[in-house]
Amino acid sequence: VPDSPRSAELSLIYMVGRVNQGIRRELRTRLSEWGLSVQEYTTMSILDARPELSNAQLARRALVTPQSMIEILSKLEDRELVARVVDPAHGRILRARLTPSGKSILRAADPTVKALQSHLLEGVSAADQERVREALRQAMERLSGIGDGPGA
Amino acid sequence: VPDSPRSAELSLIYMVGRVNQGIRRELRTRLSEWGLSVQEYTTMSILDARPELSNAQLARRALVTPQSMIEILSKLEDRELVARVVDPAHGRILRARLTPSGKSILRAADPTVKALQSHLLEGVSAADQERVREALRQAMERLSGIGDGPGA
DNA sequence: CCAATTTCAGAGTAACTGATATCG
DNA sequence: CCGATATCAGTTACTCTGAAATTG
Repeated sequence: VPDSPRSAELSLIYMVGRVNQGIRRELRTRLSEWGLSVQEYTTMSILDARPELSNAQLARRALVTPQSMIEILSKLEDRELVARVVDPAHGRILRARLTPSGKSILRAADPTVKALQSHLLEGVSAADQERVREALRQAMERLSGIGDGPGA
Repeated sequence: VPDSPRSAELSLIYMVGRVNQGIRRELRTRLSEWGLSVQEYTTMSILDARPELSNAQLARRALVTPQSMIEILSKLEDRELVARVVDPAHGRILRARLTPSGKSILRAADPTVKALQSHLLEGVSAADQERVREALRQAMERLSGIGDGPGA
C-alpha cells in the first residue's frame, strides 16, 4: 500500500511544521561536524547580520523567551564564539557579537546550509522563491505581534 | 535603536524555522484548551485525512523516527482519542484511526488553527498561497528522501 | 535468516514558567 | 515605583539512539 500525499489539501501550517522538522533533522547532522546545534547556528547567523543585539532583542527576533535565548547565548559565550560587552549607555544591557573564531566557524558551516537550501528549492523559480519569502516574512511579522508587544 | 528586519537577505531555511517557532508557540497556547499538544494535534490531523496508517507510516510522513511517533500515538491511545487495530493481512502491523471522541475534539480545535493560518496569510493572494504550498511540498519531498529510503 | 514493524529504556535537546536582581 | 533587562532554577515538550521482540 503506497503512501502518496494529497498536496492540494495540506494546510500551510502543517507543511511549515513538517519542512522545519526535516530541516532540523538534517541540519543537526550536518552541523555536528562543527559542534554546533541548530539554534546555535541560527543565533550566530543573526548576530553575524546584526551585531550588538542584546539578549532580549535576540529573543524577540527569534520568537523565543529571553530565558531560552540566554541559555543558547551563555553556551556560545563559554566557548568564546560570542562575546558580550556592557552597553555604554545602559549598564544593565549586554550587547553580543561574534568573536573572530565564531565568525570563522560560521563561515565554515555556511556552505553546507546553503547547499541544503539550494537542494530543497531546486527547480523553484527565483520569482516564486521571492513570493515564498514574502509570505513567510509577513507571517513572521504577524507572529511577532501576537505574544509580545509591537515590534516598535 | 529600532529593530527592522532586512527581508530580502533572510534565508528561507531561517524563515521557515522562525515561522515554525512562532506557530508552535501560538498553537501550544490555543490547543491547551483541549489538552492537546502540537504534535498530538498534528498526528490527529493526519489520521483524520488518512485513517488506517501504521505507526511506521505515520513516522515517515511526519519526518520523525518511529520511536518518536509511538510515544505520541501511545498517549493518544491511552486517552482513547485514537484506536489501533491489528491489520488483517499482517498480525504485526497496527493501523490507527481516530475514535469518535478524537474526531469531535479535533473538530472543536480546528477553527482556532484555521483562524491562525488565515491571520498569518491575510492579504496573500490565493495564487501566491498555492505557490508557497507547492514550494513547501517539494521541500517536504526532498527531505523525505534524505534520511530515509525513498517514499516507495 | 532477513526485512519491516512495534515497542521499551535511556538520553539529550529545546523550549517554557516562575522568581530574583539590577538598572535607568 | 515602574519598565526593561538579565539570569538562576525547575519543568515540560519533543526527539533521538540503542536494543529487543514479533511477523511474514
